[in-house]
Amino acid sequence: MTKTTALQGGVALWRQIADAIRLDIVGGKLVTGDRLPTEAFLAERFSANRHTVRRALATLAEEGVVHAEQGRGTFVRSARRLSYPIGKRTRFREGLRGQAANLVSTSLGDRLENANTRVADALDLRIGAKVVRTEGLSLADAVPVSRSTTWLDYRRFPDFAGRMAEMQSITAVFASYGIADYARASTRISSRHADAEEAKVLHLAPGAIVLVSEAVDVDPEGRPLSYALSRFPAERMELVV
Amino acid sequence: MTKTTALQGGVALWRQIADAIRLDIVGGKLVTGDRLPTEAFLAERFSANRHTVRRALATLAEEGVVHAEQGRGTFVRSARRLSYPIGKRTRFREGLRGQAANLVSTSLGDRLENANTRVADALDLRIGAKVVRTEGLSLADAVPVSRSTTWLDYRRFPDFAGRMAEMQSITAVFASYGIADYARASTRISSRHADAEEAKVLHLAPGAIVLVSEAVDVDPEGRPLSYALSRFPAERMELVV
DNA sequence: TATCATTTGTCCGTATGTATT
DNA sequence: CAATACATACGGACAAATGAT
Repeated sequence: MTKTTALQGGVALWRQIADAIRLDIVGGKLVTGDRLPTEAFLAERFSANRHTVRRALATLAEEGVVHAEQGRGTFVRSARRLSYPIGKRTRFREGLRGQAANLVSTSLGDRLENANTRVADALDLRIGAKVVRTEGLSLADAVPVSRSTTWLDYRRFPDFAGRMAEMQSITAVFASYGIADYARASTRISSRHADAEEAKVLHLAPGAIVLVSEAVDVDPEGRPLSYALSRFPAERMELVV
Repeated sequence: MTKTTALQGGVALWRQIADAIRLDIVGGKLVTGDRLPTEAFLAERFSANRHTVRRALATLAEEGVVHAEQGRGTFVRSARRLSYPIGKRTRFREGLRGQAANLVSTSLGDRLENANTRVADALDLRIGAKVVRTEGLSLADAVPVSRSTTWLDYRRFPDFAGRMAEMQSITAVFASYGIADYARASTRISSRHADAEEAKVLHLAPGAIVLVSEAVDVDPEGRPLSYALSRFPAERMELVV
């Protein structure tokens, strides 16, 4: 049983252990300030060698999740996972207000492109229609919590990108176009591994998991306003319906 | 560049490649019957050796996602991902009807236990109150799509487990207790790697991703009926709000 | 029928990372 | 900080099946 096998499923044992401990932390079984079990105990629990556990703990320490003190033990440093509420009136900034002191949204650039099938379908446009595509990154208390790509009809929102960079809020930009209110028409939620670019800007270890939300917002008349593809680090965010 | 480096971040290259190709498939870029690019092309695309690509393809073939034919190429076998609608009236069987010909829910056992903080909080009971806990597995066309754990107040539903095994439907069991209708009060969605037990019963490769939903259903008076923790294979299911 | 380019399947070996003892 | 065993990743060479010329 406790033989060896090195890898087997393509995921190193030290990473599986790190993921399991992180799950205990973000899942609430361990809260900020708690002392982790001893390395020997964890080695027993995961049927692994203490060296392997140490490798896992070193990774978590690098991520800033735990913190080891010689002679005392290893302690939970940050445990909080943000909850992003999703409903008919879904607003990113309002949803996270109160959970983070500082919420910053930055633009990673934008461009004009022609709508592919998916975008055209979501925005109710012809395939190939001109759309604005903006890439964004949001940070809560300096920690990246969302990497999003948003498409909008260029004819309706020709200067979306410029105004977004200035106002930092979709709600505010819509208001500047005379749209006082908007609603969430649909949200599709899936999950996958972060790709290289996402891992980089979200400060995730390679192989980390992102929650993916595909959302369509509509104006009060029911016309599609925006199609947004958002990626949330699963270890830092959960979605609440 | 194309040096080597074996693993990076604890995730094997062949696994990253498999995940990327699977994403193209479940994401719709490749549909059933499509031929994948040649192994040589994929090796170039991922800056990997052909052997490494072959390892990834072998894994996908084992999962039943692709199918290789000597001399012809490798083809997409199954591309479909089920959509599970979540809303005020969320019903598992109704939600998936039409997407799968055969929907089977089996019980993996049940027991009486004392409510921990989380369960007591969700069901509005005292900590330590007696609750029924049932473990279930659902299959759509013989493919596992959900592994769920459900807690209910023992005083209100003393024989829940027995009736569930017989009726296979939560809605039917509630009806048998005189509850004609119920509604979804809240759903929390998160994501993580499958643990060993989940990987086994859901037929997932180690390291696969599950979407986790924590749901509370309430009766028409707003009293909590059940607290359910469901795990969906991310590669086979998405949640639609 | 025969040949050829293409593509997957199998075998050899070497170097490095992972995990235990 | 060893020594050891296994998994990962690469490189090359050739066999086997396919489809078209």
